[in-house]
Amino acid sequence: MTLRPADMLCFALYSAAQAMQQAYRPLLDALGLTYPQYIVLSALWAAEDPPRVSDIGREVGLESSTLTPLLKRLEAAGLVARQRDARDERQVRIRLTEAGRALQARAAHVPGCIFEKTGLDEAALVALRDEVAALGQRLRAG
Amino acid sequence: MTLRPADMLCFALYSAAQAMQQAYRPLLDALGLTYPQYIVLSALWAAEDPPRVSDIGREVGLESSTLTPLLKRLEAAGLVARQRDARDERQVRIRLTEAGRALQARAAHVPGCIFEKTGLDEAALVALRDEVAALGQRLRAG
DNA sequence: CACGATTATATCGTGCACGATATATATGGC
DNA sequence: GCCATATATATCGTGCACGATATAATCGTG
Repeated sequence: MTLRPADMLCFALYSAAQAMQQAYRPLLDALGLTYPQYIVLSALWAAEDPPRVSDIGREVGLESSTLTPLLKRLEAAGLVARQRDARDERQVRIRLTEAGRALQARAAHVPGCIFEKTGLDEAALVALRDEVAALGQRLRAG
Repeated sequence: MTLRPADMLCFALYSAAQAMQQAYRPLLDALGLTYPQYIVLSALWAAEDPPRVSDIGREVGLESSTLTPLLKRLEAAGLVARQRDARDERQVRIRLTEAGRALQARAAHVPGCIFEKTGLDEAALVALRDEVAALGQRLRAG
């Protein structure tokens, strides 16, 4: 069996995920962020204590080989500080700097702007989000 | 407003799209293909006449700056031939080679394997695909 | 307490993906 | 026919994203 891209669920996801990143681009450009950087910062803004690289990786589904360079760029931008845990020198704790915290306020309008662009109402968005997330779970499990 | 990644529709899409590529990986590794290469080949397998780079780009949503190197890799693998259109030397026609056509048969089991991994029945898959595709359309439009 | 196994992060190589730009060809108005 | 403009593809630089591997620290078992 052979399908056209437009008939495939995988392609719908792939294409919609790219379109979503394009929708974010003008908003994030203004903040000097890429989309993956914004996702990592969102995890940090919500975190209680400074998480380890692996904690962030688990939450956002990225490997250290992706996260380490990304976090170094956030550090170079002055948004986070990376420091080895004194108790276990293998681990690196990621802390927001003042500038990193301040950026949360400057990004506060972003979710609303994106919500608008989806053209969905809140119930439909939540339903779709949960269906898509459940699919992701099943794919990662199986 | 600030949300955790897990609460965001965008993150569900981003994460599910990555999970989908991971689900494809073992199947495509056996064929020596990446996921974007598989999508481009799927478009070529279904095409009537040799499409131009821009035709493929429109169908799969990629720029020439992404497609040109990808097509060169497919050419290096012996799966496609790239040749300038005699009528308009600006355009490049992409034709499947024998090996490229033969690969279609060797990839015929892939959609079924992926369908299994989704854990969805066909009606649910089609419904989700169409919802996600419609969202992608709205995001690209607005 | 010594040493092999495990864990955490980092590095490397390949391949997307895009925006900006370059190059080459074609088109249209004069 | 000539030149400005438009179009098609290609190139370049940056930043993901992963698998494989390296490095360094800790743990467990004897």
